[in-house]
Amino acid sequence: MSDWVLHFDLDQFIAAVEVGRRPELRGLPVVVGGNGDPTARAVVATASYEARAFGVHSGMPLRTALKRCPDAVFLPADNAVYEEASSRVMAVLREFPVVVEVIGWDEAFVGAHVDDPESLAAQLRQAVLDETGLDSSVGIGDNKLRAKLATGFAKPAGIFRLTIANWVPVMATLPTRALWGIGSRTSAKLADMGIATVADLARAPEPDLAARFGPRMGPYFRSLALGAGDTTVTATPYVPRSRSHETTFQENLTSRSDIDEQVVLLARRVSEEVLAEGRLCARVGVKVRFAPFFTQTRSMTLSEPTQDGAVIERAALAVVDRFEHTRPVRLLGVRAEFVTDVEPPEPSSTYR
DNA sequence: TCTGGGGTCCTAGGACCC
DNA sequence: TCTGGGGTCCTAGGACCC
Repeated sequence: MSDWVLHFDLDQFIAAVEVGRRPELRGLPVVVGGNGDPTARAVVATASYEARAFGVHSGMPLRTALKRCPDAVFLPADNAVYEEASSRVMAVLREFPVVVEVIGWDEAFVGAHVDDPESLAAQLRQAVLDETGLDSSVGIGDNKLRAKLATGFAKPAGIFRLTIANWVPVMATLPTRALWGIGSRTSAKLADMGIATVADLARAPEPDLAARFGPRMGPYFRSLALGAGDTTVTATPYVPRSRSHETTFQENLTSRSDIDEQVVLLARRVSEEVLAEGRLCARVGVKVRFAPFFTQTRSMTLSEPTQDGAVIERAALAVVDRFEHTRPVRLLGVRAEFVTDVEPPEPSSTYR
């Protein structure tokens, strides 16, 4: 028996949940996002495979999706329902003798010590399908990076194994963008350096990469091209570093009083969660997206960490005051950053 | 095309201190 | 006089992911 990392990923998760509760939608192009109004300022959360055939994909403005697929069924996002479905899926995975590390609503790493990872993958897929009606794909790897990338080759509704044994034949000729952690910006910068493929990046001199991308990111990008990755799968619950809320307004805000009012509402939502989670807020940040689409952030370290909503609210208002308000505002956000390191123990007495 | 919301981590410059 | 080096904290922005 050996150690394997599996990456379990639900297929078109949000659209599949919606079709699950409205069977009459099966086989139709379904687009979920915003409040369901395809003319609103919002983007696609998930499109069903039928809608994807029209060129609709996640992150696309709903108005664009409407143009590409006028006959699609547009549905509002219903996060509570997706969270519930996600919990059911993760519970099914945990019934197996494996370690489950949840990394999103619709995906998890599964650590397992088995002889036949394909057999385990098939059992996971079948169990989730039987108990939730949701289809999925599973990537099998010798680390998290390879398992995650393997899932891309497994979809839809399949299983694929990517390890050191087939890394080069599978990955070498693909663009660097195919790697998990290299997006469009980095791949463009790499292309400027004459690095187009995964193989190019694997043999790029590390000093050149470090000079261009920094002492950590440079070597990290090269390690991705070699297929190196973390092998630890942990069930330890994740401790959030921050909590935030933001809103894009359907009509831009122009008056300062409207802006302050909305900042207060966002700060209160954030404060309630800080309190509910029993965390201490050390820093408050505000994000402003000015028209047409220009984003700035400002933030402030508090004089001392707090759970006091009034303090967080006042800080957010003080921070929003530091922007140059010369343009209409299309988005506002408020973020609370938590105290990160472990609190030192309280001294039993104080000496001076 | 006219661009959500919720997160994480890294980088770089300046302040400040010794 | 016009010049050091290291360390840490704060802040803003960039990039990425789901």
